[in-house]
Amino acid sequence: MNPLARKLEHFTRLTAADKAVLDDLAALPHRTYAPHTDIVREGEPPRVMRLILSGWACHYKMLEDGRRQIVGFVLPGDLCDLNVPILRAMDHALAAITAVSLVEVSTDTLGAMTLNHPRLLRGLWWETLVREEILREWTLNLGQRDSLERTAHLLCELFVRLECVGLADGPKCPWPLTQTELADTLGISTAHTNRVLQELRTRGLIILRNRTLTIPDLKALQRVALFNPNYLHLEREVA
Amino acid sequence: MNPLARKLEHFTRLTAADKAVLDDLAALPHRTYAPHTDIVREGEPPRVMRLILSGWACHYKMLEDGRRQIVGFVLPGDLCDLNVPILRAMDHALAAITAVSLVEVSTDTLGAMTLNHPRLLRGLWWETLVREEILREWTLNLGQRDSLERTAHLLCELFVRLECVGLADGPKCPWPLTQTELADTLGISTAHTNRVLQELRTRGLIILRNRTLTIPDLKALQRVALFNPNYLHLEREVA
DNA sequence: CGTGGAATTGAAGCCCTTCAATACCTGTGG
DNA sequence: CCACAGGTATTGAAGGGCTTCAATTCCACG
Repeated sequence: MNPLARKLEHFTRLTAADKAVLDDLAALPHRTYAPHTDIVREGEPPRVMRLILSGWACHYKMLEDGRRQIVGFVLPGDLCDLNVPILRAMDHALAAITAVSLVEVSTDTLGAMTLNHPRLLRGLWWETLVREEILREWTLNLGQRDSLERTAHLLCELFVRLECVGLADGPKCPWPLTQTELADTLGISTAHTNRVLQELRTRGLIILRNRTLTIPDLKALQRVALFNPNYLHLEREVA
Repeated sequence: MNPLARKLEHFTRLTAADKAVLDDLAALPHRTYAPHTDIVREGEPPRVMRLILSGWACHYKMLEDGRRQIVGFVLPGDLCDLNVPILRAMDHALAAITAVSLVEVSTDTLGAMTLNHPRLLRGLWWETLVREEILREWTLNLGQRDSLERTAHLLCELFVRLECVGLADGPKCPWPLTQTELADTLGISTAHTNRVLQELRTRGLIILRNRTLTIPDLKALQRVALFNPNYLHLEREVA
């Protein structure tokens, strides 16, 4: 199933017509990107929005001296930069982590598609609000949690988000991130990232091998991370 | 002038009718809050959006063990939580820093007010996008900048934002934040916050006294902070 | 089987924390 | 008008979490 439809179902019940619209969206011409290539660069004028169909991407920002911070992960079913064409220039870049397949959507197209589908429109708002809330949680993560908690928290978040779009397999999920990418997300050095992962392994909280993450006891990992899934607003499921 | 109108003018030119609508908005019944009190608590169902008319407020999140992170400052002219009533529960709190005066706006009211004012609607989208971008910049700030750069960056951001709504007076602006609040924003201890401020003072980059911040040479402070104002998207002014 | 990126590890050191003590400041009541 | 009180700011000393840098091992892939 269309990963966006799957995700929105966590928030609201979609009609068959709603789903048909989302399928039309996913049927637009696909674009593909090789791993570790830029999809959009900082400073470019934003032309379109993008719906990720498969693969992992990330938003990142850089300082003049080369320091890099990943400011968000974009997974299948995620819609990047809703309404961002309002702005003159992108102030963050979008890069493929794995091979990525996506469709480009113009503001007009999306407007026409949601015109008679208020539930979809609300769903897109929900998506935007959740993305913003994830950023707030990341701020909390970087500002207050130590490196072990912080790393555990990121693992929890990505696992739950993958589960939402059907990309987890029991306690397992794909894990394409290198330790360098992880370090650029967590605001710590690669050396320390490595040591933190060792610690999580030693404690039996994760198994990370062959680009696959296994979390034997999600609750335990969440406890270490002080992870509370409320900020992802999956209420319909929880309720 | 209405601080929201003043801010939106940085993005687009408003018609007299647009401004009249914003004045109607600001003429709704005011609510006031004492300094250091909560306006909304985490977990509450969000009822309304809020437009700040005067005073400073902040969004914050807490960990179970009491660690607190401020995740955003809300200044006069800022509209909090656009469309957030879509969600079931607030996942961050809103607190007054100084005495705050605001108006509450329901989704319906705002919808009716912007119905025949597409430019206003675009303006509100712009506001939302800028707020999200500020969060990304904070993520970069916490993840990559050291404590001196980070502190300098926050001072630059708040000064520029205050200037946008006419609350700066030449190189001066009000500065109601305690060092504890600054520390909770910057993710460093209060002791270190104090030392960093001393360092900025010693270097002649700031004068901070009597709850007033003076930045004798904004360009110099921006250089220390690696501050690039692009993320605030004040293009119309810059162009 | 060789090659280059990715992961791992060690040692030395610094940035920032912690904790505690002291000074300052602002408003309030005597 | 002063003294007191409580929050806020400042400072010192000791220590720890994380960085830096370099060396080494691992591993996927051509």
